[in-house]
Amino acid sequence: MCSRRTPPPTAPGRPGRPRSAAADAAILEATRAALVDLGWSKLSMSDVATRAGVAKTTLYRRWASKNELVVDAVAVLFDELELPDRGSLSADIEGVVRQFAALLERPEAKTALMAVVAESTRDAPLRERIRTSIVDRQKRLVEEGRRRAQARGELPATSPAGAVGGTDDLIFDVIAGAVVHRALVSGQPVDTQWVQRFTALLLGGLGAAARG
Amino acid sequence: MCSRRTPPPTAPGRPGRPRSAAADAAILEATRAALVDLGWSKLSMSDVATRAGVAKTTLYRRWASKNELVVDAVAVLFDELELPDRGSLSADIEGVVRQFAALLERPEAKTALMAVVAESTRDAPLRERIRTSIVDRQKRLVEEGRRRAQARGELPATSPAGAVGGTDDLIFDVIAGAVVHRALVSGQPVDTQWVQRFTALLLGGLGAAARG
Amino acid sequence: MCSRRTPPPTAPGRPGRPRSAAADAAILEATRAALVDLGWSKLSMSDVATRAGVAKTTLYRRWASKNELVVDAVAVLFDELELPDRGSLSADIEGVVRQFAALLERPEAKTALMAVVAESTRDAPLRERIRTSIVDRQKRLVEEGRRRAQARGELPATSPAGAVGGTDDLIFDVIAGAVVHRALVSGQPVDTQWVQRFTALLLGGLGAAARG
Amino acid sequence: MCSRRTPPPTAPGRPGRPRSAAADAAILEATRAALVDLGWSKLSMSDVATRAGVAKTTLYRRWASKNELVVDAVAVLFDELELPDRGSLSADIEGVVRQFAALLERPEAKTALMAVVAESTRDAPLRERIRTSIVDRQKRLVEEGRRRAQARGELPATSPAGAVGGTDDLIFDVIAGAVVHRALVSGQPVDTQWVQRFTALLLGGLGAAARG
DNA sequence: TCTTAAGCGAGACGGTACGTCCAGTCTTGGC
DNA sequence: GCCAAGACTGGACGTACCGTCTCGCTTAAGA
Repeated sequence: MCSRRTPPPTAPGRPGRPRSAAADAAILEATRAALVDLGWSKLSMSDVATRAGVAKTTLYRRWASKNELVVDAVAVLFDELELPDRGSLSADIEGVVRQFAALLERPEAKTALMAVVAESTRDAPLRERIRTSIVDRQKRLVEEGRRRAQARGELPATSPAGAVGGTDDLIFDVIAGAVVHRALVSGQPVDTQWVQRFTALLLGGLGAAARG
Repeated sequence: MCSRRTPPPTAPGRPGRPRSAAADAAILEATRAALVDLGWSKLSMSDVATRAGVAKTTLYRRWASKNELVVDAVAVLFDELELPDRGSLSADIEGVVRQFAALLERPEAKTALMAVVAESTRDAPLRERIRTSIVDRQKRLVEEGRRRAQARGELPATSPAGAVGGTDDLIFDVIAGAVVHRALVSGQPVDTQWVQRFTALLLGGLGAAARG
Repeated sequence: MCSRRTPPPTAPGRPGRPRSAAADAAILEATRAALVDLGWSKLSMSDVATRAGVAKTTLYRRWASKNELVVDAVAVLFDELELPDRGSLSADIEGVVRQFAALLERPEAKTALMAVVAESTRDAPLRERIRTSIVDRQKRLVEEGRRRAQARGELPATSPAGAVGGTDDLIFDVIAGAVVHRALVSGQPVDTQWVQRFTALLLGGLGAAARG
Repeated sequence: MCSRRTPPPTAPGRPGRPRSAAADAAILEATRAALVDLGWSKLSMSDVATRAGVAKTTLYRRWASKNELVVDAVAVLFDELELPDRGSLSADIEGVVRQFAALLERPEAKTALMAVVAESTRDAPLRERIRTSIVDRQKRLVEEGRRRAQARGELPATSPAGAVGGTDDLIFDVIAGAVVHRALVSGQPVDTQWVQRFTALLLGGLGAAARG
């Protein structure tokens, strides 16, 4: 993960004082704390530095901008998502939707996710970093769910669908997009009823696709 | 629409010089132009004022903040969405998805939409204004499409579904969310293939729901 | 005196909010206080702004740099020098030397004078400003002393000596230079004995010149 | 000359790697070069270190601060002043004035001299070092000139004048002060005419003193 | 026609954060 | 123990906007 500003910062035999590993952790933690307290738009690099007990220069030595820092700080939150086998495709979908909704209720996640996506509309490297650090890493959940459903016989084993533009990507956008839109744009709760109706809709679509 | 800072700005019998109506249009147009040129985060009130040939005071007399101004400036773009009768539910869905995707390719729309949504996560009045001025106004498209499909017999006439928590809202979140996620988060093109596969999935889901 | 950064700042009919006159006085006073407390090299614009109860922008709107500000702040000190008629050329010289020495003992004057002269060695506009605001204004003292001595018959009335390169300039450099060098470079006190011996030397030179 | 930070740096029997003598010369030379290029206020320790091909650590191991380093770097320039016997007191004075003026035209000398004197107004050890390394060493020129003039009979042999507060010191302050003030404060050229008139004035004063 | 009250432009104001630069210190590994 | 390299804390820099304010001028409706 080349998430740092400078080229591989910790080559072993490099001369000079090595970068403090503790600083990295402190900075990312401070960033999340600042996101909770202030939100993205009032988060300042100076404040993060102060919270982390670190000089501003140390921040700028490692991250080129607030956006890159925030992406790194929240990426780890998304990695906490998991997909335990709940016994059926339906339960698996409900489970992941609920987990994702719970994540989007965390203030550091919701303010940061939308903000960096907004910034990324004018910043290709940032877009790339978001995809690499956050988005693509969650596709594993869809892939895993599909594989399990195929093993259970809930979905046909044909069409691996993992190829570029495959069904996995479509399902991913539908699930993630619907939850994000419900929670952040429509501003409505992702409650049990909604989850069940969304799951039913999606299962219906998948079933129709399998038959058609 | 109480989109202004001060209460009814042009009450007829009010004393003093009335507000310039031309200024309003110039400011909103200048805001869109600035969004195109600079994106949301580098847009400044001073810059908008200069572009509009207006003093900063005039901006702040009418909008309380950059966010409110931007919401008003882009809301009109979303009102351009239409749903001509394309003859089938499938074609109607494809049509609206394409229109929405085209809108999200306009730089002023994509940078602004995500940014104000991000800000709204910590600002309830802004959230309310986004819902009022942008989001809820587009639900008419879903409603219209459903009505037409019911008239055509493609969907059962039962369940008006317009009630709070009705199917309309779910469909709206799924369509809008999937398109936004595909275009802005995944950063992939909303091309013909994707639109067709998404439409098929959604139709399948709706059909299953109608049967179940 | 165009001692400000921007062109004549207080033209009467100019549009916009006029500059605060009180701010000017507060800033110059704060600058002198900071010079006393911190000396030139540790004086910071931020600190001056804070002391003056003024924003940093207000400083930079009026002075282009720390050096220009300091010149203006100390110039007024030099204007306090006076040359009361002490009855003889000798007494007048002794008087002005003592006054000048007393001025150079004030911490804000001594740290600032040498520092801005040092800076001016690489900054022609600053050099010009120092000459205009400080140096040339004190030549009046030499001129006045000479005129009085001529009136008393202590010096010949011939040779007005005020022309460029005239004797006045030479005398000025000798007096000011000797006192500055004694006080700041040699770091020795300008005490009574030194003043008397310096005055005797200078009077002797002037007398010889008058005769020769 | 205890111009180093640490006590006698090259005690013979000391353990460990001895300090590089070449580094000293390179640093002082780099300092002078930086003074020429940047002036005192923009000279940075990092820059000097880079120019000298040396690490910053090495600088700080030898000099406690930028000011001390600069004093050492320019002190050697002043040692180049000489007083060849030009046959008369008048010619000797003119000679030394011209030499000193030429020195003050060198950019590294003029920017550094005034700057360190300015700093020394708030830093007694620095003041002491300037006196030791620069000022007092030049008094030899006055002393030598006086001795020669006495030998020639141009000045009376009485009054050794070398004692503290003696005439030598006064003459030194008058000569050095007048030239510095003319060149750096008044910002006027120390040209032939000025030198001759200054010399005449000073000779007149010395003659009167000798007679009185 | 003359108030009168608000709108309007311009731009100064007190603030806050920016991203950079340098000071001076500390921590490596190699000599 | 010296040295080069470079990361570290800390603090000032000068700039850019923020949102507010204070001017003098303009514009209409009502007296």
